[in-house]
Amino acid sequence: MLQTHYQVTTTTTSAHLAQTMTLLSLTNTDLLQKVETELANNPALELVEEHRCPMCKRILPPNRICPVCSQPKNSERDEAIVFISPREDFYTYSGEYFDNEPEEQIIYEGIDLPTFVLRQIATELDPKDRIIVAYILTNLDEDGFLTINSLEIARFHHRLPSEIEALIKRLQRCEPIGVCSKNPREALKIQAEILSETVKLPKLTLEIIEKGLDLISHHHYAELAKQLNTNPNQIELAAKFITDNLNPFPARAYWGDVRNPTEIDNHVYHNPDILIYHLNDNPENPLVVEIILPIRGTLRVNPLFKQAFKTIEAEKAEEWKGDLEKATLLIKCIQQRSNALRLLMEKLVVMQKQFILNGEKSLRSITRAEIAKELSMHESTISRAVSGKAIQLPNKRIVPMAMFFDRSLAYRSLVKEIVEKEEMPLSDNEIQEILAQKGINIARRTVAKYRSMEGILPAHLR
DNA sequence: CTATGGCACGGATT
DNA sequence: AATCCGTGCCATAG
Repeated sequence: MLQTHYQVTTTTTSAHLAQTMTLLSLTNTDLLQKVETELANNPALELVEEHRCPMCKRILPPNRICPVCSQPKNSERDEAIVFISPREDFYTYSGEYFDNEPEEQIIYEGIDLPTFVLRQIATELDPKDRIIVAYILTNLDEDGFLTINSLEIARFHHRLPSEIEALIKRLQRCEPIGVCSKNPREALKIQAEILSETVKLPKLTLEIIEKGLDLISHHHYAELAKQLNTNPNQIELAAKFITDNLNPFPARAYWGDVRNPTEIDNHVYHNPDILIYHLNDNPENPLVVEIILPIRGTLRVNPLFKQAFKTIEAEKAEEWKGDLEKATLLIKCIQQRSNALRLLMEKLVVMQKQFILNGEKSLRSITRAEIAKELSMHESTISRAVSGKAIQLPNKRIVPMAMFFDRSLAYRSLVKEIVEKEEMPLSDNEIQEILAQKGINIARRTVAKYRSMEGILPAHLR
């Protein structure tokens, strides 16, 4: 008797642990998907009606007030406000909410990329074009690239290819700029064109995008310079402009090393899982850390199902019991995931506050193990929580959460700064000496590595 | 001869 | 156990 009881408890807890683990490592995009399939398949699970904060329109759990809007004005607290925020539109490219009344018959659940784009131009479109635009938008891949060509669309809708092209052109000018392009090159081109209407592009920018993307991504500036009959400096200038201002994957978050997009690993990250910003975007205000929960409303076990379960006949009871357990388990695990993320972020904002405010130079090198120790969690828990997640910083840059644990980033940006300020091209050895004067002792070989990681040419080519 | 990049090794981190 | 990272050694280009 005692033994069976023991058996049962251990199996349930280990299942519980296993699921918490897997949920923890999921990004919001994946979690959303998981929850949606569970909702569809499990009658015991229920999504209760949403409660919106009247101020900011965030969806809140029932009977809760919005932690951000309700924050007292006299908040003299130094620490950041960290909270879990159930939001449907976790595609927060600009952080804006759209309150327009829903457009005609095309209704999407929640806000995803297609909806996000559609709402920008729906009102100014000819009604007969809306269907086509919606059709185009449903054929985007995860990076916002078009997976079908304009001819197919034209044939499908009995329209002229040129009309379709024109529509696509208009779509490409929507946020995220360059969406609906065929490939990174086209996306870059659009972005460059739009930018050129307000700023002056470096010479050859368009030519490089057209012909030299491969070479640029491998830093073969000299070779490209030869092809285009110019000098490497010109190329480098343009390359810097491209990497600083343009994004080859418009619908994807900035990720790792933009310069070698081919090497971005298989997980595709688009949306920030966590937002960090100043309250009301005023730098005077305290930091707010918003851990986004991509669920529209609150998940709970359906009380009707629970009631019905008591009166059900024995043969179905087995199946129902399973559903019931699965539902409670999922809810618990999601709570645990949120909780772990919250604890982690509370520590992380304090430790990396300087980095969040002042940029890469001020990144403290901390390890996941240290945090794990402080929170008395297992290292692997932290690892899972960090891996694959994206964070939006106050400057609107979306970076991998792993960046908070990058040991060399601070040094790398120092190297970059030194090179930018140099009068004569400094050799790696000289850079190493400058760093040594600042109390940073790293090997010459390492300086070289950092330099190339930052995409900076060797001294004799500068 | 100097500056730099490739390779590989060992220790740290995950 | 697997992976990442800093570093030393050596070849090569300039």
